[in-house]
Amino acid sequence: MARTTTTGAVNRAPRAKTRIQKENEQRILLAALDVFSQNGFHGATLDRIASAAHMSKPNLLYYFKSKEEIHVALLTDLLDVWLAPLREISPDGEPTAEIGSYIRRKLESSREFPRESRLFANEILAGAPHIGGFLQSELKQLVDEKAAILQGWIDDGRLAPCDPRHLLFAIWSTTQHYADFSVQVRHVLGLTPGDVSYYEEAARMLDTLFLGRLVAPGTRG
Amino acid sequence: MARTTTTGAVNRAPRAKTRIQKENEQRILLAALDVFSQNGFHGATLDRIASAAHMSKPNLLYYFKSKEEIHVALLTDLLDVWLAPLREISPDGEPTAEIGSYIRRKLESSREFPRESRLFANEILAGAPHIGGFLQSELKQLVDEKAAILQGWIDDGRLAPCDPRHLLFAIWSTTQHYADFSVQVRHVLGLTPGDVSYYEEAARMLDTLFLGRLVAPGTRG
DNA sequence: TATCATTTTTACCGTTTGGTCAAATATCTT
DNA sequence: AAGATATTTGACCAAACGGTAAAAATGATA
Repeated sequence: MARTTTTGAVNRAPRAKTRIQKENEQRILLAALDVFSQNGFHGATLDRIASAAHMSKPNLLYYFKSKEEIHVALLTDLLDVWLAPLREISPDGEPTAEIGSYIRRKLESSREFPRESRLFANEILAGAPHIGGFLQSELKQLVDEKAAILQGWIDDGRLAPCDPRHLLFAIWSTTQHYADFSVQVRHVLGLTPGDVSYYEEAARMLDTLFLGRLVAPGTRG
Repeated sequence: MARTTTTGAVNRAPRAKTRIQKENEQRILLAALDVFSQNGFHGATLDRIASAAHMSKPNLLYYFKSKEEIHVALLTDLLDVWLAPLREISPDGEPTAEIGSYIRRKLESSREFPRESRLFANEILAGAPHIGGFLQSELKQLVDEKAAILQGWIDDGRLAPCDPRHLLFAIWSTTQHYADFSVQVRHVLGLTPGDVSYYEEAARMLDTLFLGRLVAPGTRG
């Protein structure tokens, strides 16, 4: 006797999500993003997440079986956001325009999703215990694909000879730095805690760095 | 009755450190560096640190009063290492040479002290609860000083117009990335866990990026 | 070797943590 | 309204946690 759901799946298929279920799962994930990104996986406690979600701990565990399940759910959602800017790089565009707009997308991503960025950074710092597989498969594959595009531009003489993967590393690190190390950035610049006004200057800097010539010519080698 | 110590301090001055004390404190700090850098402050436990130091937990707490005291001791030691490469930048050198060797020193620092780098990254990610003061005072002051040097080079037309502080951010982020995100770097490059052979190519990339022209001229604006 | 300070260990404590359970309550469907 | 299902809660638990007390063992010193 196959029990059919609204999604058309058969047998043992999970019930369709109720309104309350969808709402509460979202509430929990939002609260957990706050807590995990501020304190890391181990620094976060279920009590704090539950409290931030205005919910009792047992109720929270009714929606997610464990702390780790919440964490994995957050990371999984994150990965799409993480890959999106990279996917857009097209082999048909001009190198300058493609790289420039990729940098702008990544920087915008840092400004818009600093908590997600810190969550990701925490995971990598800890040795990527949950998303190691993603890094080795999806990410590596996409990087290989896009690196080939960059290599094509190098071969055409439209991009300086360099390892395309390391060029991507440089873009990732410089853009994410403004989210992950924002506290240090603000302290060094003498800004107040919430201030994110440095993103404008950051954009100019990265433009100069990646698209312009930084040091004056003629003094090397 | 002023009790005098070998260091010449008077009254209530702590006894000079014994051989065993010096040895064990070093053992503990070394073990703690491993544990803290891999798991972050909250992920690290006194039991694991003690175990890594081949020592019982109460014995460990005989040398450091609390978990936080160990953490602070590690961070304090770290800060000198962190500032050292920056201090060396001289206003008398050529911009290219000075920036180039600074990058090399920072990159070398990442390769040689990846655990220290990750410890620092963890602390900043957590909002710099222990070294916020350092960032605002010593670091800011040193950055101001060195930024003035870079600004001088810009005014002389020997360096592209840019915010010197953001240039330093770019150097910090790109070089530290290879320590802090080494897991991701290795996964993307398809290397085995311990492999750090990417540092050579990284040095070339950063050389091209900061000292050479990355994209071909003539296609912008 | 006797004495004293230092170091190490054993046993323990209170709290916090992730997680469970059964009962109570609210919501949905008929 | 009634019954079934979904949701919420309070009470609870075992393990892990940071840390303590006091005695035992070791090392230095005279």
